[in-house]
Amino acid sequence: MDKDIFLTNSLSNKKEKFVPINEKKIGMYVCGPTVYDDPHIGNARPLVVFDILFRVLKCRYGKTPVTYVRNITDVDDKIIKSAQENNTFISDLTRKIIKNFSEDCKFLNCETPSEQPRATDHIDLMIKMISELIKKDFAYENKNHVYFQVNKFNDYGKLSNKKLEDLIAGSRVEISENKKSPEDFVLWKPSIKDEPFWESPWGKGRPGWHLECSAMSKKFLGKKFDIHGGGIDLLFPHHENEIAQSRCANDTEVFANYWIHNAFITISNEKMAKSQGNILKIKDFKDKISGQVLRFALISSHYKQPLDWNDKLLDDCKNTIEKWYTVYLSLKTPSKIPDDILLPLYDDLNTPGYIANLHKLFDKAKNGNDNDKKIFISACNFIGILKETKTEWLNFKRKKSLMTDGDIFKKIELRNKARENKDYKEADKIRDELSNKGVLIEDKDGKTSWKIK
RNA sequence: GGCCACGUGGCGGAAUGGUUACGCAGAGGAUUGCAAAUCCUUCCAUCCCAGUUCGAUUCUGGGCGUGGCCUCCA
Repeated sequence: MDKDIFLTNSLSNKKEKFVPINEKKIGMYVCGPTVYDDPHIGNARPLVVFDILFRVLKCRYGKTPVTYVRNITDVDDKIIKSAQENNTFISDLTRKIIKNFSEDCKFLNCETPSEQPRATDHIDLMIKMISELIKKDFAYENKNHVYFQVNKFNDYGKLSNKKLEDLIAGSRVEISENKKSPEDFVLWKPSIKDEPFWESPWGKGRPGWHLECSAMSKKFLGKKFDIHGGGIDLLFPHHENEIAQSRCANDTEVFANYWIHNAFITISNEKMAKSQGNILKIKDFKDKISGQVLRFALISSHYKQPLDWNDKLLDDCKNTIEKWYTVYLSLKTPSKIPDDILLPLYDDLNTPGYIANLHKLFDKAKNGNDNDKKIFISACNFIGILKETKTEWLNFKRKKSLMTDGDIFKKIELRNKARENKDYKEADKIRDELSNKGVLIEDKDGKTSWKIK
């Protein structure tokens, strides 16, 4: 569909029409994981949200022009700390978490980004960028540290709508004797003891947190690109600092044109945080629930709204998908999704609006012909739902059952004999028994069928 | 303290200057030995106050409330 796409841009805090720099070369950079711990459902939200934006962009501009870069930050204080706590080598930790991360992405039906660069593969580019910043007098060295001097960059605070005075007045910024000013942030710092290090003009050390995104976005997307995304918490200071570094190093007026931020997930209305002890990891769901249910739950509210995670949400999502599978048929080629159905996604990724349209398509498919069904399935597939076959879906549920098919069959036979003898008490007893084991009985048109709850 | 977002029926959740989606739950009915499933029908909402307007839930201002960011965080 070639209608306009609209996105809420954090730079203006308004919904804007998306106008790419070059329609034939669209660039999107999304902040990926810092690999110090297994991904949780909070991490899953941007994964799914930007996966859908990736699909929408490809739908509008074609597959080849869209480049989606999602970095992996594999050098960071949190990683060092986590490795120490777990008594493991940093490389073993990051390797393991990266593997888990990529499995979780698959579980959530996310498409693979065009590029997934790692910070540790790009230290040379970061060093180059720091040198550039020092040369241009935006950064200074002091005692093997290099800092970005924030007050040299006039547009600092524009993205997060913060005034420099307020930041300093709040004085919650890290004070350090090495800094000229408390709001300055570190570009390079020395490594002590057995911390990982790289050789640099400022001694053995490692890069500051924000630098990898500046260096790697430049490598893969250029000095200027279209979309930069991530969780709302990254707005400040991470993205603000990225803008400062990149624009000063690259002599540009623009870093990314559109900044997209997704809101947080809460657990039963409480913030999900380690201190609350309510972190839900993605892998904890794997045995219980299909990835597409998780995915569906994650897009059940608009990405700018906080999303509350609870059992009812998952139940509702599971039941909806269960219902939708009743009209499932496998597709050789996807059908064209009608423009008016697709429209909500073009309007700032309105996934709940799109889901409402799916319900309407379902109603049509239910009473309609194969073509209606194909359109419905295609529309589901577009957002990564109903990708697994009906058999796969049923098998997943089957695995959770405590009974074998033979056992169930025998019980049903017994029950039907009891029903023939009008011994309904016995029949109902057997039905309850099965129900307690997760097997649901349905008598329809004189036949008895069963399914896993 | 500074900045920002949000407040829609029992719940979740869109949209909109005039008739307020969609899902779940509820009610009634069909069906059933009873259920389940399915189908049909149906009830229920825009935080408060003022302003603009022929008309506001939607725009503006004020109030109240909730949440977020300002420090690691998706």
